[in-house]
Amino acid sequence: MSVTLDEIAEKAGVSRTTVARALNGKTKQAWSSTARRVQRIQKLAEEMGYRRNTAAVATRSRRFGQIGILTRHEMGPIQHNLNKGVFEAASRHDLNVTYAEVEFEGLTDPDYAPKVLRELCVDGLLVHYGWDIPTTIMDLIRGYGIPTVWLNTRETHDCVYPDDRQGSELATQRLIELGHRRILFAFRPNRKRHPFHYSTQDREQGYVDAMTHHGLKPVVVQIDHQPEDYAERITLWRQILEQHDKSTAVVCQNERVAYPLLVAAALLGRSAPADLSVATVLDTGGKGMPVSGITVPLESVGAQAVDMLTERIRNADASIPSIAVPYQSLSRQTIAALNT
Amino acid sequence: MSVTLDEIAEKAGVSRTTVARALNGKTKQAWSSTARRVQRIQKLAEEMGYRRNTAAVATRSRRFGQIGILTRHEMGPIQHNLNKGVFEAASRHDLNVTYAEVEFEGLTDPDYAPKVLRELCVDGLLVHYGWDIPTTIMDLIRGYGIPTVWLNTRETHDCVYPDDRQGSELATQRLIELGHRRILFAFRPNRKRHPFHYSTQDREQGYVDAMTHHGLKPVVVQIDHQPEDYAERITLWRQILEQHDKSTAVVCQNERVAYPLLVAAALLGRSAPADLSVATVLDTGGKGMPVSGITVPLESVGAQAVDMLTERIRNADASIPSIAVPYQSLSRQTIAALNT
DNA sequence: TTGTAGGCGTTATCAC
DNA sequence: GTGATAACGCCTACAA
Repeated sequence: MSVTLDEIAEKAGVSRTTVARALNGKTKQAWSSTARRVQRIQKLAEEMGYRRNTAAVATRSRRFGQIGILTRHEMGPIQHNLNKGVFEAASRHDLNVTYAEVEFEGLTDPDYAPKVLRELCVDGLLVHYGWDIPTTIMDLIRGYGIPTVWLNTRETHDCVYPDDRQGSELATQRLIELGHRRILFAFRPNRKRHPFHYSTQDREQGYVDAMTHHGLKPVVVQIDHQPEDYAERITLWRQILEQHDKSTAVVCQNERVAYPLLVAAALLGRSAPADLSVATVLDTGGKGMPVSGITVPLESVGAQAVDMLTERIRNADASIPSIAVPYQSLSRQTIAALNT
Repeated sequence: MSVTLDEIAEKAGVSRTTVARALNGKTKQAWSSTARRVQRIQKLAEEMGYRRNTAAVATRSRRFGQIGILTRHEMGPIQHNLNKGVFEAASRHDLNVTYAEVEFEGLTDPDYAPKVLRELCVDGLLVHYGWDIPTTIMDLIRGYGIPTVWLNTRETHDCVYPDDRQGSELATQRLIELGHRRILFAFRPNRKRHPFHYSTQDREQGYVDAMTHHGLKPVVVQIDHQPEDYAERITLWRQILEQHDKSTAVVCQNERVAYPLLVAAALLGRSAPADLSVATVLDTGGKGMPVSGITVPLESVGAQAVDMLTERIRNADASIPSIAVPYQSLSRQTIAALNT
């Protein structure tokens, strides 16, 4: 069915060992006759459609050539942006990525534990459950003794996350440069979770830092309850904008805040960016509606996490200090210079 | 380092074979003494932290217990919704999922071919490159001889895709039931690709079918060029709405059409759903802004694809007729009964 | 440089 | 019901 080294060896009239060496480039090829033979074997292998059996390699080498990503469905859009970096880095290290979406309940119930944890099949694990992963779950995962790197989680070691404070500061600074002085910060804390996601606090902090640094007064608008109903949500933002009608710009926590805000502004006759500049942190890369935003550097987070993980795999029990990845650029769609 | 059957066997004072049988539940346990021994072994294995080595299992059984997903980054949001079904089904079949994001260029260049293709490591492959995957690429992938199921692709066999015509028909029907008569269909073909995605044609067709079935005149609004600039895009939709100011409802191709439309309507003083009903097919599940939509049944597509794949793996060379998965429900956010 | 032999951890086979 | 033994495909000492 599938071609093995033995089959190639037989056809080439050499031993299995020679074939293996030729295919793995472990022949020095000092003589030209050897070089030619190596070439012939490689060509033969390709013609026969040979493909290395990773399972056999793994039993022998005690390395699976696989890393796992453990995440939950909710992380989806963020995970998607992480993926690009993860796969780029993984293919650089010649690693396969085993991807598992498992909710918390699935982790705690031993019968539903994912295969990546239950069985020996990956060299290391990228865990992406966000900031609010319970300690019990972290310990549970640690208990499996697999080298692990945590994404979007903040501990002193083995974590990689975006530098949210700096990102929000950058966005605010850009608006100030454009001449804006009355700038709001709008956010909606996720009340379902215990304290806020640290990124919420950080984004607010970055805004406040930028404002106070320029001697401006920060004004933070917080929505305690964001209605699920479309019309209600728009109304709510409309009221807020009416309250703060002197403001010329808004920095939003994320695009879920920015979108209804843009509609509400339009209903008040304020069209972005001419009448109102709206900048936001783009959790999901802003694929939906074009808004001026500063994109969370998730691709870089993913790539650096894989690099960190390979490091941890190589050196099984040495923790690595966590990394805060800086934000880079701001796109221009819904912000403009203040027209005085 | 990791516990093996031999280590458990030694500690339990039995043979490796007995341990394997006990852990794999292959003992009939006719006698109570045997049952007790089995229990003791299972407990011992758990205490010692035993985890099956999947690589060893795979070399022996010639099954990797893995399926691969081959996709490209662009498919992200759709892939995300597929994932839920895929992982649910995969864990049901006790399969790991190896996930690879590879662009077309990576596939054609043999040096960059993904590990899932280059090496023997999966039992089957889910390929999700969408409708416009070139024949050369399909043949290239088929050339590897791995059992494959194609997602969101339309061939007579081995494909699973959503029934877009039926979905769009359902959404239109709902608006008609609510009393609407002048209903637009708005879409923006993706000019980058050669013909349209079949789903574009199908969604239009479903709308037309529903309208003509009720003796109504279908009006299709097509935007040839959707500007990247936010303000321009809004203006364009505003003009279209002004042209069709008698229309009371719009069916949109997807949310990328619906969002700017809602803003444009607001600028014209028409607030959804009171003054304009907007329904859309939700490619990405509508996580951004709440819009009335009918969600593409991607979760179901994913699950059925995995089921089909296991079937193909079991029966290596028997193609299976393709499946069109029906749409289900319509959420209510931006549609309302026509007020006469 | 090549080939032989042995082992990785598991499962299947077959005597006992 | 149990346990020795032989595979699975690959890699690596070590001897030739």
